[in-house]
Amino acid sequence: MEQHSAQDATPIFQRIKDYLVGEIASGRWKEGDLVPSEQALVRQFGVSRMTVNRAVRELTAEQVLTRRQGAGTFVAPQKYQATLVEIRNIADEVRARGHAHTSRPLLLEEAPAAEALALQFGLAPGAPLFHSVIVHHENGQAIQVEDRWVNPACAPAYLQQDYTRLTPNEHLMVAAPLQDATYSIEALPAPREVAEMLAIAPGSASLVLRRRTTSQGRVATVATMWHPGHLYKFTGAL
Amino acid sequence: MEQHSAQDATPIFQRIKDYLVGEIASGRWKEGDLVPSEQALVRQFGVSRMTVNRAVRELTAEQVLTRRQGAGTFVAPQKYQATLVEIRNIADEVRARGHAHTSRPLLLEEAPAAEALALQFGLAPGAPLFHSVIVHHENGQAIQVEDRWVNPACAPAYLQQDYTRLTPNEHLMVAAPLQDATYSIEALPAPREVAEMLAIAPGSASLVLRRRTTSQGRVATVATMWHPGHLYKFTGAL
DNA sequence: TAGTGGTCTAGACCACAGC
DNA sequence: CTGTGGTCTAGACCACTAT
Repeated sequence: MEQHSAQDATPIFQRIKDYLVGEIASGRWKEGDLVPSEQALVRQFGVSRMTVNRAVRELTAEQVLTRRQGAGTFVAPQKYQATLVEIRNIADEVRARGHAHTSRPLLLEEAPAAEALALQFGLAPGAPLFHSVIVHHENGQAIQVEDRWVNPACAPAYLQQDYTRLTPNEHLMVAAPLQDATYSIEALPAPREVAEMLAIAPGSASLVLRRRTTSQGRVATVATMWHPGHLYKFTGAL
Repeated sequence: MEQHSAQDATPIFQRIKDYLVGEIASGRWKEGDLVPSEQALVRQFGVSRMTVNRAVRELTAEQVLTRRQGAGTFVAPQKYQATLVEIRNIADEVRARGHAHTSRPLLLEEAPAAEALALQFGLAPGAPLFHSVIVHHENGQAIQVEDRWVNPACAPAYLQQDYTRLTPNEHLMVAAPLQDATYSIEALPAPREVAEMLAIAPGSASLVLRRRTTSQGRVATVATMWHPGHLYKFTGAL
């Protein structure tokens, strides 16, 4: 059987994808419209069904199309205008800006879980937790207070790390591989203690990121990160 | 040729994916390790190469593996602990909470672009732009001031919409399909005008989302959204 | 040169939806 | 029932990498 002419390098399945996306982008096919069946595309492009199938399957994975067995393939409903903000390890973030990152661990202890915290971890009140408070600096300027509680069962060596050299995040990524996480971002007046650590005025607007991650079915860590509102922002692109 | 026994519904390619992911999750295969070749997996599972190829290709698309033609397949470098925060149309957000969303358009005008704004749009200073200021309420409580500038070329009918009935977001999704977007999230003291619209104290912490979206290669809209810090937060899960 | 991944074919059997 | 998508086979040719 003849191979497709080799001089134009674009694979056939990619050309079919391009064709389908083009029909949608141009507006000729609208949301919910029925897309030609695999058999129809096989005839249209003169290729095997496996090739067409790959094109359509990948576009389905990419949420461009939806498929219903027995019914057909349809243009997927328009994605809502979503925005994805990435929140990364702060040391990477700072270094990516070409700046110097330094950490100043202020507290590293084992402490019993207060009631609210125990609830978050799904542990009994008073259960032992690891607790750290670390201030992160960018070019010497304090940009984050990281107040973190850790489940000892997930990271037994948490207290033995040198947090001037690596971030809790980096240790936990190895010790307790991320399973899933929930977050919130708020704007709150800086409490006095936090304001002192960030060298800002108490009560001034601060950007607060809370993050709770689970690993192997257990809550691994609950962290609250405070940033000076006038110096820090989360950015992202889609 | 014998089909695989039909009673366990899991497709073969999925079982191969599960196997590969399991080896990595268990730590038996580490970041950068060489993964068995397609031929080896073909022998190990007693299936055809296309089936193995699909499993490995999909895991590559999912960034679990990386492949180098001629060299082999490897365990992908660990993903950094990223967090994705979704930012949605505020009306959908409020309704998803089962609450009532209402909009109060305070301003709807055509106005010349100031210098900074013109720069953002890539237009000449003084070029005409559409401008709207809308306050969004959740159960009657003001939760967002949306200050938006729109490129008339992208949404010529922008000023004719009824923004008590739909959000600018909803109109723009149809008029100027989202191409890409950049964002930032900040914590800032509320300026006096904004504070009045949100019925909060001037200077109190507010959560500010800025969003700039492009459509068909042009900057379509630049929006700044102010939220009362004590009433609003962005949340997400990964 | 041998082994790897990248792609493609021309069939096949099956489950499911709609008529 | 027909047509749809979901999966799988047993080959094939090619480009690339490592030795």
